[in-house]
Amino acid sequence: MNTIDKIQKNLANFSKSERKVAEVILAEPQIAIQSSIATLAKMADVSEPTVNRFCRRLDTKGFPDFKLHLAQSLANGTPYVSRHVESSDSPESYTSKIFESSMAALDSAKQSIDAQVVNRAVDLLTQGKQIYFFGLGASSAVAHDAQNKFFRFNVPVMCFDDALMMRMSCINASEGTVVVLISHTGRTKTLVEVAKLARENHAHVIAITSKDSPLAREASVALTMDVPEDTDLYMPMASRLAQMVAIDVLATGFTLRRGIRFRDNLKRVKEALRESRFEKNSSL
Amino acid sequence: MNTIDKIQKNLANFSKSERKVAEVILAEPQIAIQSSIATLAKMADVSEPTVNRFCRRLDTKGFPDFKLHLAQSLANGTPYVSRHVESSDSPESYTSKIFESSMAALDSAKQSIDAQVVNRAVDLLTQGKQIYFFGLGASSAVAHDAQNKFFRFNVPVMCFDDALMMRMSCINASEGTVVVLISHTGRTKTLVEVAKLARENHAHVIAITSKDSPLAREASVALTMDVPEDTDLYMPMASRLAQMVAIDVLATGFTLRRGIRFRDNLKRVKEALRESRFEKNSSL
DNA sequence: CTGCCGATGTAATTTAACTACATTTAAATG
DNA sequence: CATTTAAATGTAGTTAAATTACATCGGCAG
Repeated sequence: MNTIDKIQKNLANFSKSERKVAEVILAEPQIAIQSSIATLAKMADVSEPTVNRFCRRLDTKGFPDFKLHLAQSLANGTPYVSRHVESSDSPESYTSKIFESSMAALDSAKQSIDAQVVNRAVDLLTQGKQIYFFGLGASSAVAHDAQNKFFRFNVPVMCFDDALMMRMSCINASEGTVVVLISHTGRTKTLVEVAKLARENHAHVIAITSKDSPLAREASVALTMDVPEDTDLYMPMASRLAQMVAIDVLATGFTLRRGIRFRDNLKRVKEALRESRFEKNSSL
Repeated sequence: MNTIDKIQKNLANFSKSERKVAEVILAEPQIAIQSSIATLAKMADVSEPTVNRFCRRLDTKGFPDFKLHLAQSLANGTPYVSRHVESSDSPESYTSKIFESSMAALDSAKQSIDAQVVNRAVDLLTQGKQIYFFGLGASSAVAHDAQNKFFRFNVPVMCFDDALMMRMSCINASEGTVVVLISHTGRTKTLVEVAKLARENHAHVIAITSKDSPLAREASVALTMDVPEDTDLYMPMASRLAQMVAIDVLATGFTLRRGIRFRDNLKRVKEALRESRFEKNSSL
């Protein structure tokens, strides 16, 4: 856990003098890591051992070790930050911002995804005789992508971005059917109804959505991720990216589970694509 | 500049003993930051002052200061590294790896994208009377996504993932037409031919692809990105993610260029979506 | 072969960090 | 309200780490 956050969180638990130390550090962490224990003690108006005790309280070996942790947390705190695009931004500027925000979003998704849930979703997928991917609006592209990906595994897979087709597929569903529903908010009425319908017909339902949403509650397995909301008008919809990566994760789990024979299959697909391409060294 | 990179880059300039130090640090930086100068000297089989001199050569005040820099660079130097999935990986493990590889790919794309080219692409898009997004295979999902995004701007936009439809659109193209072709390799024969056809019919062609590809050469504006190749079977196709973010960048540039009136339009679209959703506080 | 310069090591010095103990402060109980 | 006790803080001494100054080694030019 990030050291700065840790200090902030424990502020209440510290003693009076320790809090003085904490405040000095929080106010100017960059100065703090460059100071000796004596300097810092003077700044906080406490004795040197107090500073030392403060460090140990934060599970470090001592002052130098604490400085190391602090330094890391200063650097590590915000590798990629989500920054809003301003109307005055130059192309360089908004390009960077959007890439960085996207990476920040993926990082946040990574932090919040539950590998155990991934595992259960993979369980269902490998056992499925028929896989459907459903997504509406922005998530429909993700569903298409998923279809493309799983199609290479030589699995009966389809995707729909049409509510009627979704319902029809669900009505014909059976126990071997796995339905993957993709929705960032998890509040799209149509999709929630489809989830219900699918379960009524004994299909397994995997939801790729956000935590505590109606859709998550309706699913057999809810693969949830926290992705910063797109409050800003200019902001890209980072959720699609996270969803796509989640699909990649499921696909990978799927391949791993299926073992070697399926990997050969993948190779064949890749090779089949080759002849539709210009060679790397071709003149054109 | 990142300390680890700095060491690596200066390896040649170091003296024999200093290089020993450098190698020990590069081999196990995590150990290095936890060691004292004496320990590190012993590990590198050199004397303590040599280590100290090594530190100063890298523009630090001394050993402790160097450790701080190193710690920071460990934290933010290579935040996300692309690592291959092993068949023995646990769900936790492959989930992390895939997210991290995706982020690393986006980072690499970010480094290599040319903002000036982005700007020219935005020029073309804003002037276009009709925008087409074309993508085949894995890129077709990206094209769909782009359509969805630009549709919100109330611009005549269409996407196709069918070669025949692409050709038909190109034949009817005129000067006001902007064709955006999406292909990671830029070697798909069909797409390159479509690019040619589009230009013959005076359409503007934007390619989102990789550098020095046939498709890049055929386009009016080639928005190229370096994305690590998917050599590994298990690896996700990171290129799609980069392409999507590139679309986000173009969309953002588009909105910024169009100014305030168009932003109002965006708001209206967002609001229109609202009523198809369950409220956040709804009971279900 | 010899003298010089850069590179490296040794030993001494300085500085920083830590420990043990003393003192203060605050809290609780009779 | 006084007294006891424990927790918190500070002081001084100790230890360990880092740095400096100086000595020595080794390679290269003259």
